[in-house]
Parts: sequence; structure tokens; C-alpha cells
Amino acid sequence: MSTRSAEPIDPVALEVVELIGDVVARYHEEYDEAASRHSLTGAQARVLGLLSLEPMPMRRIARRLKCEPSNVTGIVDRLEARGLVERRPDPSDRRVKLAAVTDRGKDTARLLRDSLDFAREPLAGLTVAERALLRDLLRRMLGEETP
Amino acid sequence: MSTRSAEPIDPVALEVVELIGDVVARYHEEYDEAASRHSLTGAQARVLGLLSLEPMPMRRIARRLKCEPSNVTGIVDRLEARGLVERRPDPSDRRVKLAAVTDRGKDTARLLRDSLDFAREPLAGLTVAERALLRDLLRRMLGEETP
DNA sequence: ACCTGGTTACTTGACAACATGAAACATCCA
DNA sequence: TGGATGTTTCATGTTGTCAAGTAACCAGGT
Repeated sequence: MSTRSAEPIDPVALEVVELIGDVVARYHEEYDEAASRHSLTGAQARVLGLLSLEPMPMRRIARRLKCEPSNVTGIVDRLEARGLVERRPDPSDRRVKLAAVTDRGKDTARLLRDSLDFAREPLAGLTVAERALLRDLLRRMLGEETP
Repeated sequence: MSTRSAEPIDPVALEVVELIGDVVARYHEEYDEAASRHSLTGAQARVLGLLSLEPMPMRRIARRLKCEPSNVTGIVDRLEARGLVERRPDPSDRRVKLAAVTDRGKDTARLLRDSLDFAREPLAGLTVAERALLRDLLRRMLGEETP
């Protein structure tokens, strides 16, 4: 997996990595702030956002969050205690519990998305063409093929 | 602070935001994995990295981490218990304690940096010119002026 | 010079959220 | 029936907040 680079490290690459660090910091800052504006923690907001797309078994949430399933139990517990999420039985498998947003949860998730300024603010300084360029570069950096 | 956009949202901007989400996820994945390869948590690795550049009063660490100073006490406690960091008095102000990496801490910090593949791996697919372009776009996106 | 009061730096304590791992339980499936 | 899977519970550790406490700095004013 890890490329043992014998090549001298490109100073521009280092700058890019530094900038990505800044992007990550900024992303979290804004995300957590948006979450706490709705009295949610980052993890809770993340799960709520996931479930607002489609109901999902606990197991799958854990995979998305890259954490243990036992952890998800607690997070969903807290969301459920606040009426944002509910557990439903899965008709096709009585072992699994589907976590699904309630109506209130759906509203909250929408508000959360809207209050996430990261989508608009930092990109405002770029032209449409530059955004497209940025998109393509990020795609290739992430190794996603553009078929 | 937040731009109340009346304008319809640029679909390309949404794609970029999605990609940035991917970048953030990937960044964390690699960072935490590198940290746990050395039996460190993410926060511990972060502080160790900070201190490997220069010793720093607790207060400043807290500001960099954007958390309460009381939290830093615990993190430095754990790093100190493992001999990676030590507290020194500040000669110019007896209230402050300077956290500084030990020799072992410095070694660990270097190993940590080296094993952080994010610097090389994902940028490998880009040419030098493209990296420079990406750097400039990220800079402008983050609102840093290039004087 | 000597308090005195306000500020700053750090720690401690209580508590909540997150995270892991092991063990328990019900359910599925070959 | 026996092994695998999905969820929860429990014990434990780390990270985070906030309030309170201690020590030290730094103004004044007398």
C-alpha cells in the first residue's frame, strides 16, 4: 500500500498536504459548529445525515462510521431519546434493526445541511470553471477514475 | 459570517463539497491508522507532532487544538507517562509549563510523519504543474491571500 | 516598599460522549 | 444441530466540557 518513495519529496506536494490539513480543520470546525447549533454532537449529526438518505441497519452505520457496532448502539440511543430517529424491525430478518429518521429527524437533518456553510462560503471566490478544475483534480487525487 | 445565498446552488460546488468530504475521511483514516501503528490516539499524535516542532505552553496547545486547557492536561499526562513528552518550567513565567518532546518523542514523531502516506500516495497521480494548480485553488478556496 | 485586586496558567473533579473488546442473546442458514 | 451474523450490555479508556481551586503575574494606591 505505502509507496516507499526514494524520490525527493516535491515541495509543492508538501504545501498541498499542509493546505489539505487546513481544509480538514476548517471542515470539522464548521461541521461541529453546525451540529452544536442543533444541540447535536458531530457523530450524532453524521448518523442523522446518513439516515436521512435511507433507513439502515445498525451494522451498516458502523461500517460507514468505521467503528464498532456496539458504539452505534449508544449514538442511536441518544438520537432516539430525542425523537429524531427510531428503530424498526426488518421484515426480512428479525435479527436486524433498521434505524430510520422520524419526521422531526428529517427536518433537523435538512436544517443541518442548510446551515453547513462550507458548501457555499469557501467556494464563493472561485469561478465556475475553476470549481470544475478543482473537482477534477480532487477526483484524480482521490484515485477515482472518470470513465 | 454566513452568506445567505439566494442564488441557486452550483451543482459543481456540491460535487466539490462531496469530494472534500471524501478527502477529510481519507485524511482521518490514514492519520489515525498511522497513529495507532505507534499505539497513539489521534489527539496524542497531533500534540506530539506539534511539540516536535517546538516546545509550547499548555495554553497554546489548547488553542491549536481548539479545546479547553483542562483537556490538554490529560493528553500531555498520557504522553508524559510514556516518556514521549516532558513538562519544563518556563524561566520567564513560573505559572506556565512548557511541554517539550523527549528524544524518544522526537523519534516517534519522525516515524509518524514518515508513515503518513497521505503526503505522497494520493498526489502521485498528478503532475507537478497540476499540483501547483491544486495548491493555488485550495489557497484561494481557503481565503488565504497570496500577496 | 507593601498590600490588594484582577487577570492569567494550570490542575483537579464531576460528568457526558465516543471508542474498543468480550460476552450474552436471538436469529438465520447450511 | 452447529456455525455464523446482528444487536446489545458491560467494563474500561480517551476525549471533551465546565466549574472550582491554586499559584503566579501585574496593575494601582497608599
